[in-house]
Order: sequence, then structure tokens, then C-alpha cells
Amino acid sequence: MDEITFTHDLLDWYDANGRDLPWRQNPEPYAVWVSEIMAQQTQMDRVVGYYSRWMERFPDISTLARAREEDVLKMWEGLGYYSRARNMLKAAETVIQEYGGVFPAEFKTIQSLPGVGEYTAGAISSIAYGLPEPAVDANVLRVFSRVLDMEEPVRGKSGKGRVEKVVCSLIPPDRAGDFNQAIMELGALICSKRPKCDRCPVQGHCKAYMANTVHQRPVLPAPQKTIRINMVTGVLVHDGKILIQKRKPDDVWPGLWEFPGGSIEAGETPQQAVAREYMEEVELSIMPEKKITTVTYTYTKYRVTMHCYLCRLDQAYREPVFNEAVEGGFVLPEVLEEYAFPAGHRRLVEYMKSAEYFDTLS
DNA sequence: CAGACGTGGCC
DNA sequence: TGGCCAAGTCT
Repeated sequence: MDEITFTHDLLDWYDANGRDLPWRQNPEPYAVWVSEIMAQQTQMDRVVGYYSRWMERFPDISTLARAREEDVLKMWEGLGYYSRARNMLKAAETVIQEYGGVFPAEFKTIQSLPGVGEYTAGAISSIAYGLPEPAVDANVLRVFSRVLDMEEPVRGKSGKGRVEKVVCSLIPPDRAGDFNQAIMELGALICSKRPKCDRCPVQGHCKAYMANTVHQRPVLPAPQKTIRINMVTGVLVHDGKILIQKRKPDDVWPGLWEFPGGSIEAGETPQQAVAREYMEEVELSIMPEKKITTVTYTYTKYRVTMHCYLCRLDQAYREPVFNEAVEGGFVLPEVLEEYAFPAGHRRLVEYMKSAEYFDTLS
């Protein structure tokens, strides 16, 4: 591979074919940081809408630093990996308190911010500050596993180290950010899972292409198996209001809101499970009155089938005791919009709205 | 270091 | 449909 030609061919292609993403017009540190955190484990096409809404709500880092976690999570609702949002809030507070409100410009300092790892620090350093740092993400690993025709697992320490070294040797000092973005753009648009080698600007530099091994690269570890689980949730209606609770820290979906519920245990019917969960979680005796719908969703390695029931109190009214939540209460259906729910529960809310469940509560 | 952490889209 | 995958980080 001729380094100079490779970089030149790649940048020419990027200049002509790079997507017009909103933060590329003015890559200032805050905008780049926001976009890079949102892009972690997320496809760019999904990021754009969230990015625009975020920048409208939190236009600069001091506005973000002053925000409530509740509002930050609401802006993140549906994107997943919510620790990213909570870490951004922490990082914003750090920048205000420790760095006088100025986003740090040094690789090590950038990486020390919560939620910013090696990749993201490299991306911000190069894109916002023009520093010649590598930014090696899954795209970059895939591209170079093919360019170098790597037989070793590219995610392993040695494989990743090899790619980093090559990237460092290729970065043009005057266009470090563009180079890093160009490799990722190539990985996203051309050198993807189903590669489009006929349109590749660096085809002539690609060892796997020449060896006809493109489809065997990258060499990846065996994937995790998905685990199927059955769960229940209950929408408890009392006096025209609905019970919701806020999930605890150090659990899945920390800080997000939900309807009480849980796993169906062996030998249990879904209805029994709802009643048991209500007793355990909020110490209320309830009656599952009507099956609303079944929502299926996946999170990490789980595929969840969630049976959803409309419930009534089976006892005189009394205050719920939140054993499995930091707080909770009965709210009017129209304000459910204001709370951040995990995707499965959000879909249940949307279903109930569309089926006009909320029009007849009493 | 392996496992946890979300979600929607694709084939 | 079910498994794979996407601009990773943290513990």
C-alpha cells in the first residue's frame, strides 16, 4: 500500500461523497462531542434527528450543565445506552467547574471526561482540534481488516494495535479530522457488511480484494446468543390516573420511568405474575382486569415478550410503597409524554393512545 | 477481560 | 422470522 496515494484517494472520495451531517458545517468541540457520544453503537441516520433536537434544547455546554437529569434522559429517550446521557451531564458539569466552561483541547483531558473513551477522545481531538490522533471504531477496524487482509481477530488487542499503527502512519497532519471521518464514512457507505467494492476509492490498495477474501473479513468473535424471556407489566388505573415509577440506579434503564412489572415465574400465569409484582414492588393488591396488548422488544441479549394488563385496585386506596424504585406516583395519562420510558413501555403508551384507552379512564 | 448496557433496521 | 449489526465505554 502506498500511504500517500491511499490517503489522497480516500480524501478525494470523501470530499465528493461525504454526507452533509449537521455538525460538519461547523465542527466546534461541543457539537462534535454531542454527535460522537450519540453515534456510539448507533447508526448515523438515527443520530441526526436526536442531535438537532438536543442542540435546540441544550445549545451549549453551560446550558447542558444546568439541565436536570430528568430532562436530559427525556431528550435521549429511544436512543438506548442511557448512561451516555447521564455521563454527558456529568461531563458538562466537570467542564464548567474544572475547566472554566471551556471544552478541553488535550487528548488525555478529553478522554478523562465520563463517557469519553479512546475512540471518542480521538474523534474529538482530530475533528474539533485538528490533532493527528487516530479514531478507531468498528468501521475503521472493518476497513483495515480488509485493506490489510487480516487473518487475526481484528477486535483483539493485537489486531486493534496493528490497525491503530497503520492509521497513525496514514493521517495527514493538515486534515486529521477529515481523514478519520473519511475512513468511517467509507466503512458506513462502501466497505460495509455487504461491501460495494466496485465503488470503492481504495480498491487498488485492498489486499483482501486482490485475494478475493473480502467476505471473510473481518474475523469476528462468536456472537452471544439471545435469550428469550416472558415478562408482564400492569397499567394500574385509579381515579383517572396511572401509576408509574422511576427505576433505580445500578439497574437496567436507571432513571427511566415504567409501569410496575417483571418476569413470569415458573408455574405462574401472566395475571398472577402482575399481581405478585404489584405486591412486591409497590405493596398494592391489584386485579388484572383486561389484557391490553403484547409488546415484544429486545435489549442487549434479551428478546422480551411483555404481556400488558389494565389493572384496578383490589383493595381500598392506599399509598404505594416503592420497594423497587426511587420514586413514583399516579399521573394523568396526558403527562406520560413528559417522562422518559424504555422503548417497550413507550410503545405500550403509544398503543394505548392509538387504541383510545386513555379516553375512557375513570 | 468478559459481560453489561438499548434500540431499530436489515435481510 | 431471528440473528446480526451500528462513529464504544465502563467495570
